[in-house]
Amino acid sequence: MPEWLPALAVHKRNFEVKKGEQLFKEGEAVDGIFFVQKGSFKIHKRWDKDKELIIRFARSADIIGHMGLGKKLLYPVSATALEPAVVCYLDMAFFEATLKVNAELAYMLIRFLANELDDSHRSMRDLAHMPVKARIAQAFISLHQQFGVDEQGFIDVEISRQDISSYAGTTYETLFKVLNEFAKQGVLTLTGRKIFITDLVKLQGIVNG
Amino acid sequence: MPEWLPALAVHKRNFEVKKGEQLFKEGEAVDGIFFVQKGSFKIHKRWDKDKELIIRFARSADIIGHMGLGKKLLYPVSATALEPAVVCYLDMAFFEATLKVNAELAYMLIRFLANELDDSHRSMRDLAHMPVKARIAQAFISLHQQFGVDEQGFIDVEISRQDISSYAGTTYETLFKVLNEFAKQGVLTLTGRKIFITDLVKLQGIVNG
DNA sequence: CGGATATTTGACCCTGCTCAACTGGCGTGG
DNA sequence: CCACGCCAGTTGAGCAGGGTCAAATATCCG
Repeated sequence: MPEWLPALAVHKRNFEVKKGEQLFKEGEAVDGIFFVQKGSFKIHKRWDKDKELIIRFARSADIIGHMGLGKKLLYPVSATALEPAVVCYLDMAFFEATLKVNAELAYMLIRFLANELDDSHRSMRDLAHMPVKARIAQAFISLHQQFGVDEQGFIDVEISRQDISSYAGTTYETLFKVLNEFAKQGVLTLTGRKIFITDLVKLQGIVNG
Repeated sequence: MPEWLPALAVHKRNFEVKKGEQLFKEGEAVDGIFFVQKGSFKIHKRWDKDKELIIRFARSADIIGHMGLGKKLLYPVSATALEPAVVCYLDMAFFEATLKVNAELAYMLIRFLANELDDSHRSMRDLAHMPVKARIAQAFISLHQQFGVDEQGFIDVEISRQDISSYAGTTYETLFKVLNEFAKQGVLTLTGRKIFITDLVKLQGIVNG
């Protein structure tokens, strides 16, 4: 939401976040809201010791920490940098005060939240009804849409297999087996942390069963 | 959100909805937003011919159709009355215009949407990681919280088993088997369309594994 | 009363998770 | 320089949760 920034420019405070660093952790007290200027984050929710679900990703111009606007005084999710990032921080009290006064800003936030909710509902349905292979295919399509590709055609994000599996709602091992299958079918290849989609149409076909 | 109504009272238009009737269907053009005055609804998303996921329920004072505020011009979900209901309808254009002007109203909607999003994220995680038995237990706890109980201690809603299973993200048949188990353990009984929770603590225990 | 539609149960089996073994670097120290 | 251990990545075997299908039973209605 880059268009929001001008209205808030006076009060913004930028700072850097190192790769792997957490902007905030699930369960921490809410104290502010963030806008990504540079880099990317995963927004995730813990299940047990070594299991989580990645809810979404955030990149330049995206907002992070809006969940702090709800009833809860604690963040219900964590935000972790996937790569070195720069964010702009706003004190929550100030942001809320601004919202109450600036209806145009509030209206933009409403549209943003409605879209987030829509995505979230779709994910719920997919987690309930889609087989794993289709969910994994969908995860790659989603990454492709969100991050686009670089000059060489790789999806423009570096992401671990662990994270991909958490995003698709499955295990590391299952991701592997499906990944080999995809490679063999000439649909996509994952070398290191770089994803190359060979056949987007076929990938889409896998999603649709 | 009953406190919203005064501000909008001039333009509201009430009407009745019969049991089983759909306020709107997934894929239909968005034309307005609704506030439940009486009765209850399920908000659901279709998967295939005979499979859906119930996203949430709505009852007195709840808002329905806010998803129409997003990018999309079509409702991404359906809303179906579980019992005879009365809703208040607002033309979407008017509602949006009001939002842009009335920051206090907009702020309340933001808080509402943030809470919805939080619930939705929690559901995503649960669908991904919870075993079915725990999800079903959670579904009953959730119904209990939302609808409360009547004088006789039954959860104050009439709901089909089909709908319960769609809410828990499982099948009709699996719901049955788990239900028998619950009854045998003296946790809850489901007679007809009436749910009676015998042991809420034990039910909570099942959720936590 | 008969057919249709909803419940209930049982048998089966497949997806995908768990666990553990195997591989291949890579750093460390002998 | 090689041997050893260690960790991440990779693969396979085994198994069980839970979905599918169909049969058996009950309920509803014309």
